[in-house]
Order: sequence, then structure tokens, then C-alpha cells
Amino acid sequence: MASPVPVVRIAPSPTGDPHVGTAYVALFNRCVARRGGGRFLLRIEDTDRTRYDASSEGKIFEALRWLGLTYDEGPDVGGPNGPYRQSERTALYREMAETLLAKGAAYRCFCTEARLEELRATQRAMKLPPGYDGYCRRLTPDEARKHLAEGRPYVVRMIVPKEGETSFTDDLRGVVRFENRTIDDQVLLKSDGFPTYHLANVVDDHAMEVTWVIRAEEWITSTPKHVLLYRAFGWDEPRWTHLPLLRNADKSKISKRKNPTSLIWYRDQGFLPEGLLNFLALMGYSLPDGREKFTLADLEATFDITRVSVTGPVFDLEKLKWLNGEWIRGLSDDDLAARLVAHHVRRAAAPTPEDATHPVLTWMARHPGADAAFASIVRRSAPLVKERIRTLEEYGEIAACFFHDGLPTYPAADLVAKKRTPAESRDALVAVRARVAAAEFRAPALEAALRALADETGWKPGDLFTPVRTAVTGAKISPPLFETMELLGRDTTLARLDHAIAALSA
RNA sequence: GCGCCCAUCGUCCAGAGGCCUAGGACGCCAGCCUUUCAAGCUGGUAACACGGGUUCGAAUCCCGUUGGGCGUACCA
Repeated sequence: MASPVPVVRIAPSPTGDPHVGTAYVALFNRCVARRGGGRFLLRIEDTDRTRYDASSEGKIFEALRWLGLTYDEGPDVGGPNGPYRQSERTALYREMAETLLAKGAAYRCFCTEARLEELRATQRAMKLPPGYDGYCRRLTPDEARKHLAEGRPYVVRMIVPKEGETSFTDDLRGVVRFENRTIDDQVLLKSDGFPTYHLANVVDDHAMEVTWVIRAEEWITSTPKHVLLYRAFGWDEPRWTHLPLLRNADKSKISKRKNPTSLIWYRDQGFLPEGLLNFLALMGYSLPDGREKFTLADLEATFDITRVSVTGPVFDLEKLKWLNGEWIRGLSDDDLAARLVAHHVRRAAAPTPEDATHPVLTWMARHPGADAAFASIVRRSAPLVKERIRTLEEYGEIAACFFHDGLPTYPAADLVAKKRTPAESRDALVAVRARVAAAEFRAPALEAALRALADETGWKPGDLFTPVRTAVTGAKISPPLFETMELLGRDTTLARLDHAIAALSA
């Protein structure tokens, strides 16, 4: 049964934005495939026509590509076991449903939605466990034939034995048992002709030679139904592993309302694919040596699925930001700059209302076509901000001083040094202006000049730099002052100092 | 309600009977460094849910309780 080469898959539904949980499950699946020298495939489970979202599939491809979670087979990359879209495989499911019908492992159910609802209401009222009552299972062949001839809509349900139990072995939890009487006669083929997950999943995994099902924990309760289907078809069961569910802070299954779940959000927020992936791996997994920062390749090289923990991890955005910051600090200046440029170019292509005040995006809007100038500013500022940002998006806050076209605005009070009067601060700025004007415009020279000034006037360096910082950057928090002045250049720096002096003279 | 899964610091993990006076990381607090903010470095805060067993010995094994989660759809 245990195939030497694992064939695994992820099977997301195209019902909205690509979900962080999809990436999470994809990550572990891919690790298993890579480690075992096997194959990893992507199958689109688009059998729910009411929730189908045409734009979703492409976004799933894009998000997985962004993360580097590439697959060996899939709708967009092809493969020998296609098509990889379930809506294109409906003939197969119908055929397989017929097979089950012929084997006496399934039956047609003509119950209407109304009857089912009534049944559920009754069961609820009588505090009975919900579930199909098997009405159509007891139909005589003649009755069934008659209904069919009348063209009454029907679904195909699987026949679950009333006695005994069905169990399976989960890699992380051992044997899991279910009494058959607690398992419902699951619908396999819907009245619209599309299969339910249960049928399609089993049929496709078998057809696509999947040997190992690694999916989220929410599927555990459905697994005995799948086991029963494999048996009804006479097929070998795959190996089963159920991964823990990512959680909100309140421990409930991660959801849009309580936590960002869209992979697109994480990308637009400026998380690096390496950082997100690394963080996801930390949710339930750890390397034996305890190292927390590692690459996908590191993970794949040593991955051991038995090390995955089974408790549902709370998704902690703060730790993600820290880890992403670690990744950013580990980037070369060139790489960081390239990513910052790409990030802002993409952001600019799809602006949001809040972006109207974004320092970087508004600069780009004011300077159309100034790609080279933009890239230059970003490249030169990258080393100054590298230790100060945890996401690419945070660049805009700390680097705003490089993107003012005119003069920066700020409260004049910010120009006043600690324990000094506005007049004293103005005089200090006048002196600073003179030294700066005379200095070579390089950070070390500028710093030396102003430190000398502080020394001569009896100011503490830090106190003297405060008004200068506000004047030059327009903010109390900024990249290192002298490097910033050098980057801004003599003209801009002097203009800003003059503006500050004027503000304090008013 | 019923079924199934789970249970170590606020959070993420380590711990596979003695190495645990329970270790690391994020966060938080304090100090150092320091031109702001960061980064970096030091130190601190903080947990084995509870009760029974088993054992010479249990965070680690078993049972129960409690708590949380998931499932209970012609959704996946």
C-alpha cells in the first residue's frame, strides 16, 4: 500500500480570494512531495456552481506562484492526469455514480428540498440527531423506476451500513473510529448533475494516482465516508494526514471577519513570500535545531511530517511582522530596493481611497514616467530604512521625507529643542544652516560640522539635532539625519532649513 | 444534542518517563548602545487545565472531568 513515491495534492475551491489556509496546506503537501521525490498537484474543486467565482482561479495560481509553491501538475501547467478542473470531469463522476448504483453501493433519492427541511425541523424539535432518514433507500425498484421515468429530479446517495464501524489511520493521531450509525447517507451526485466534494474527491484522487491525502482537520469527520467509497469502488485507500486548522485569536477557525485571510492582502501589505511561508511553517512545525528563520528549501530538505503538531495555532500577525522584518534585514540593498520598487509599482496600479495621502504613491502620481528617478531614490534610501521597516508597506512612513516635492509641513513647536526657547532654537538653526552650507555634502562631513557646532555652543548633540531633524525631514522620527541630508542634497536641505528658520521667526 | 479532534508562558514552538528548580521565539517591562526611531546586546515577566491512576519516578503513559475546536448541507 505504501507507495515509495508520494503523490499529493491541494484542492482549493475557487470561491473568492486565495486563502491563507490554502497556502498553509500547500506548503506541507509540497514538502512531502519534495522530500519523498514525489509529485505535487493542484486540482480546482469548482463543483459548487452557486459559490463559483470566475476570477478566483487565476488569483489562486498567481498567489501560489508568488509564494513559490509551484506544483508539478495543475490546470495552468498541465500534466498526464488532467483535466485538473472538476467542472471538466463531470462525465467521469456520473459514470462512477452509475457504477456505485450498479454495485448497490448507492441509491437515487428523490426527496425534495422541502421534505429535507421539514425532516431537519422535526429532528431538531425532537432533539434527534440530524441526518437523512433513508426514505428513498427503502424505495422499491419499481417505485424508483417510476419516479425516474417521470423525470423527477434526484440526487445519488451512498449507502452507509447501519451496523459496525469505519476507521482510518491518521498519520498524526493514530486510529480514528466512527460508528457507522453516526454516518449519514451522504449525497454524492447533486440534482444539477455535479458531484459533491465527497465523490469528486475520491474519484479524482484515485484517477490522479494520489497516494497520500494531506488536508485540513475539518475533513476528519468526512474521512470515513471517503474510506467507504474507496472500498465500494474496490480501490486502495491513500495515506491520511489531517493538518491543524489555523485559528483566530479566539481559537475559532481562521476567518475573514476576524483575521486577514487573503493571500493578496499579505502581498499588498508588503510581506515577503519568504517571510509568509516561513511563518506559516512555524504554525505547527519546528526544525529539530529550533532555528526559526529558514527557507522553503531548508524545510523541504529535512521535512518530517510526524513533527507537525496537532493543536490549532493562533495566527499572530505581530510575530509575522517580526519574522518578515528579519527577512527584510537579511536582504541585500539591491534586492530590497528592487522589491520596494515592484511593491509600489503594483500598489500604484490599483490604488485605494486611503492611498490619496500615501507619501510614496502620491509622489509617483505626481511624477508619471519618473521610473528611473523613483528607483534611484528607493535604491539610495534602502540601506537607511532597512532596519526600520518590517514590511515593504512601512517604507512609506519612514521614507516620506524623500518624497516631499515642496517643503514639509509640521507644527512649529517640533522645531524647538528640549529645554530651549523658540528663539534659541532659531538661532541654532541659523548657525546650523551656515555650517551645512559650507560643508562637503557627505554624511561624515555634515555630522562632523554639526558636532563641532554643538561643542562650540555648549549644546548637547542630540538636542541640537532635534530641530534640524524636524526641519530637514518634517518629522520627529526619521532615517539617520546626516545620511538623509546627503541623500536629499544641498539645495533641498538648505531650503528646508531656511523654511524652518522662517517658521520660527514668525 | 450527537460524533470526532485537541489541551506546556498572552501567542508560536521544544519537550517522545528520570538530562525540567520546564527551554527557545514573538509580545511586554527594564537597562545598555545611541542624532530620533529602529536594529543590536543584557536582564526580567510569564505555562505543564483539573482530578484520579500506572510507576521507584510523569509535562511526558492510562481513565475521568473541564475547556476549546471542527463536523453534523444537493458548501467545500
